[in-house]
Amino acid sequence: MPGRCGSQYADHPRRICAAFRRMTIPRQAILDILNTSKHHMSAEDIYLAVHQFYPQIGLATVYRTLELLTQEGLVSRFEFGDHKARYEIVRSDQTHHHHHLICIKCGRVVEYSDFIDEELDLIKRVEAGLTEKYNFNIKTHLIQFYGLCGQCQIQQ
Amino acid sequence: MPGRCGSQYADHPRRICAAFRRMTIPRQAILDILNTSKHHMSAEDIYLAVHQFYPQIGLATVYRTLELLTQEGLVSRFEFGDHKARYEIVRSDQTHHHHHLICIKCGRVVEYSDFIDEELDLIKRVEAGLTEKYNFNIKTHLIQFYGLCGQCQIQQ
DNA sequence: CTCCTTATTGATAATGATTATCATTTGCAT
DNA sequence: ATGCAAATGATAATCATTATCAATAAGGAG
Ligand SMILES: [Mn+2]
Ligand SMILES: [Mn+2]
Ligand SMILES: [Zn+2]
Ligand SMILES: [Zn+2]
Repeated sequence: MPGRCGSQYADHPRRICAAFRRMTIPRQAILDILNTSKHHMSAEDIYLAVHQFYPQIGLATVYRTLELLTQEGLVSRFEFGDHKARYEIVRSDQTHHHHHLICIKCGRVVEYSDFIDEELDLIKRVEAGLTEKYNFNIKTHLIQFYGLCGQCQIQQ
Repeated sequence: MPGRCGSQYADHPRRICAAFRRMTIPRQAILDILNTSKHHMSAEDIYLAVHQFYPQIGLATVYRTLELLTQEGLVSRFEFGDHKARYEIVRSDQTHHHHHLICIKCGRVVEYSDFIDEELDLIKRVEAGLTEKYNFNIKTHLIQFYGLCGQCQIQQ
């Protein structure tokens, strides 16, 4: 089934090759889970999901793979307030770009992509300005809003 | 020296009273350090700074106090990438509002307030839209840019 | 000022997500 | 098919943060 590195990952074959020198069963399994499951999975969520198909894959490998994918920009790592990183695959399709709205009481996370165009437009301009002034080569940005969700506003 | 709760903290006396039911030496010391020291201190940085004046104050108290101040919005907690929270006092003076630019290689953190007006203007509009659509009562936002600083661009 | 309640503290143990270690396995270029 | 470096899995170690709990002290009532 493998073939050459990343060949079955039509979305990112080249970048997967850059991230991985070798394509292995564990890496394929982890990529599959990331591609098919819901967003915002913790390392352990991913480990458990992978574990159903390949019980021998270890948690350390999950962490190592996520680290590589994050470095390479194929995966985004988020921190929503419980000291536990969450991961989601980055679609090459730019229409999936979104930011997060986080309830500071119950931890609920809402993805929004309303206003995203406006936001990205401003971000692009700010990035250009910051690059010039501070000589930073900017790779990514993080925008999150924090507040109380509807439920948590009611409960005092 | 104490007087009544928060009396000597001209900046936020009312909010400090809301955060603290009792004003104590450790809390005064921690507030003093936050007000006078540089930004982006870790809990341990603050502990060590406080320790020079009051060696008996414990690290747990520093964490507890920072938690309270953060809840009350008097202090902002940031996560810059080394799994270690950083804290900075929130000035009531809005002119100190700033965002952060973080080097993903060496960890350097740059504060910028260029473009801040434009950013805050957009943020305000986005907040209004999100409040309406998702029924969130938004309290704070987080905007960070990640990339390579000048130094780290050179070193390969 | 003294007393009393209870918020707060300091010392310390526990937690838990993440990282390091290392012997073994395996992808894959030759 | 072979050899070697990359990758793995089991497990121990790390370390920032949180929980525990007996002792202390802030500050309101009298
Ligand atoms: Mn998301
Ligand atoms: Mn800052
Ligand atoms: Zn909520
Ligand atoms: Zn750098």
